[in-house]
Amino acid sequence: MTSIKDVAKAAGVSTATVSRVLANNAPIKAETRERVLEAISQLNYRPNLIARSLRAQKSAKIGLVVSDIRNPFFTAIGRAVEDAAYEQGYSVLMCNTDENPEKEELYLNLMHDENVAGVIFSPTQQFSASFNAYNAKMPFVVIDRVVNSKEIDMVLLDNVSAAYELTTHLLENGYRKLAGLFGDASTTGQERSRGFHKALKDYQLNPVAAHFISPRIKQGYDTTIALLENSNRPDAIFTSNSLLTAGAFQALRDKKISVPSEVALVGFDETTWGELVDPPITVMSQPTEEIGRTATELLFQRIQEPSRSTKTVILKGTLIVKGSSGKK
Amino acid sequence: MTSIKDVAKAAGVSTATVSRVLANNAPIKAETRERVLEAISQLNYRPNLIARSLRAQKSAKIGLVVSDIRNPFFTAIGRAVEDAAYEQGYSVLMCNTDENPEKEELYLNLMHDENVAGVIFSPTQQFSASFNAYNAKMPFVVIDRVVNSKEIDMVLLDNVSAAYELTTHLLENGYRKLAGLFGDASTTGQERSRGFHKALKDYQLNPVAAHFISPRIKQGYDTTIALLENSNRPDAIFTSNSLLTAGAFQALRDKKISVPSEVALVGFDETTWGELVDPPITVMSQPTEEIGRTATELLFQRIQEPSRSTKTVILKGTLIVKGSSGKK
DNA sequence: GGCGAGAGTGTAAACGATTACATTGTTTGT
DNA sequence: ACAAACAATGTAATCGTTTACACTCTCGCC
Repeated sequence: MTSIKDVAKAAGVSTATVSRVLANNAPIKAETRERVLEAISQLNYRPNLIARSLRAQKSAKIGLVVSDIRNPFFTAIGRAVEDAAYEQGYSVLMCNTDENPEKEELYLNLMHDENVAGVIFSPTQQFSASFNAYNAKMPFVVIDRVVNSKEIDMVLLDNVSAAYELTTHLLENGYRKLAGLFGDASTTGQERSRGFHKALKDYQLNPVAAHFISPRIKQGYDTTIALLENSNRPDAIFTSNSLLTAGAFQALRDKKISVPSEVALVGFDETTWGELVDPPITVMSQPTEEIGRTATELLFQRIQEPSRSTKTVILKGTLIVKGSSGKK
Repeated sequence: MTSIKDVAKAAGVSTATVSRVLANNAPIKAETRERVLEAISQLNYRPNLIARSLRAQKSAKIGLVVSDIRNPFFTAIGRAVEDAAYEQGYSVLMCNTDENPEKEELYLNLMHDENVAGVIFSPTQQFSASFNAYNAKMPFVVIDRVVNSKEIDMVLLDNVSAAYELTTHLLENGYRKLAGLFGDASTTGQERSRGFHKALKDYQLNPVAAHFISPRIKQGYDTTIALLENSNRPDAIFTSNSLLTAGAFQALRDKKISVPSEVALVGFDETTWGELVDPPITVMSQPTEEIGRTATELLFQRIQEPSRSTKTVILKGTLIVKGSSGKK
């Protein structure tokens, strides 16, 4: 492996000079710089990031710890974060916790050990407790989910309003017997349920049902089947994330329920499949690109100025109306 | 930051002893070990991985460089790799190249600079040329796509057979006017096209069409629209990856073509949406879990024994018959 | 002509671990 | 009883950088 010593020798200077040429942060005679750069390209030298990171006690990496890499929402976020980080010369380490607090702890420790400059993170609900310990160790930005602390930067969707708007859309289109399926793994589900109930109250209605369940296709399916077999069957189903939407849709199909004439269906997040099925699904779309980019920018701000006062950015979703919620 | 020195001081031993307790690779008096472990947990000490990596000239990280993190096939692979690596105490750095040779080079360099133990990698077609340079620098395992070299471990699908089987399925069900859409970004598309043509030849048929296009939904859509408007319209469409399948499906719907009675559709890879649409899509499913796991195992073998002769593992796909290819 | 400022460079000490080598006891075999 | 082997530990070099400090010139200025 060619090191800075080899370059120094080849250029006839000290390693300090080579380092200074690389960092470009000190006066160097033009001719010396030439020689060093020449040696560098001659030897095909690449600085060792490990050594640099050890010495500088920091690195140009940020961590992205999400709850499920297979969830399209998070891969979209990942892409946005990566692009934004890349522009600043940072690389991204991506990990997923699978909504598992143990893995969460493991990966946050790993991030710390890897000396990352900061972490973008979507915490499980259990996390709030152990949070402060980590927050002290490195810059953090939390996305998608609320952490019960004022001491932290967050990028969130205005979930209550988004759910309110989505629910109101159903009500305006004439649906009256609404059922809600909400994920129980995150704070997101709770907030969306609040918006759901608020909209119903404005219409002086009660929900037919509201269930907090594990955010998996299977749970969405099972719960929907039960709803449909119930004597008081809903005429519209509200789901708080795309996996539940998928499960509900599958159940409606298996039960041969016509959508939306018998039962309408709405959910969150744009997905590939949402507009391919029949009818396409009405969704509240989250601005994934903006969420990822904003989180990255906040993180960089905090890295540069650790004592800056914390900020919470709340973004709006966009209602995308399709066939699954057509006028009754 | 608490370092090994603090632990040594607290336990009244030298740093060497602490290190030996940690590595567990030398005889230590039980009582001393106790004291050291006590000090470690007292101080909440965690070894600095950066320093360890610098000294040892290696690390417990592997890189996973894929062409699109948003492609469900690759996220599934990612998950499998992560699980397998975790079992060995390794962590995974995931990056995506977006089929872009520049990004590919960037990330491979990054992996090298990060001192990863090895890389699992799905190369673009342009990559073969510059390949040997990288192969020399660190252990490699190539997945999904062929690299023109005997000097490398690979985990591949038996693409020709898989495509042959999928095509034969269409032919057995009575379809005769087949069109094929193949991705042009990887070797995979080419191999699948070979299987497609081979099956047709066995039936003494010619394809109605065979297009190599960019593996994006939009291209799949546009090309399918053109096929459907052509005077010699196919009665079945074969797609070589799930993005093209999605595009083709969308086109069939927009053109209000009944599937499969007017035109059948088959593709590769199981996806969430493939079984939610109407009709569900017949696919050749790839064993993603097995691909990821095998690649990881091969990588570890090579890390342990760099001079071992290279191996190519070829896995079989599974035909999953659904409604989109029903008997004519 | 002497002095301060700054340009330009080198020397060597970090960063936090691992490990070759040295050292000191304690067994063990003959 | 003595050499050899080994257990148990410490000392210090090392990995590849960055950077504080020191040094030497060369100016410009009084």
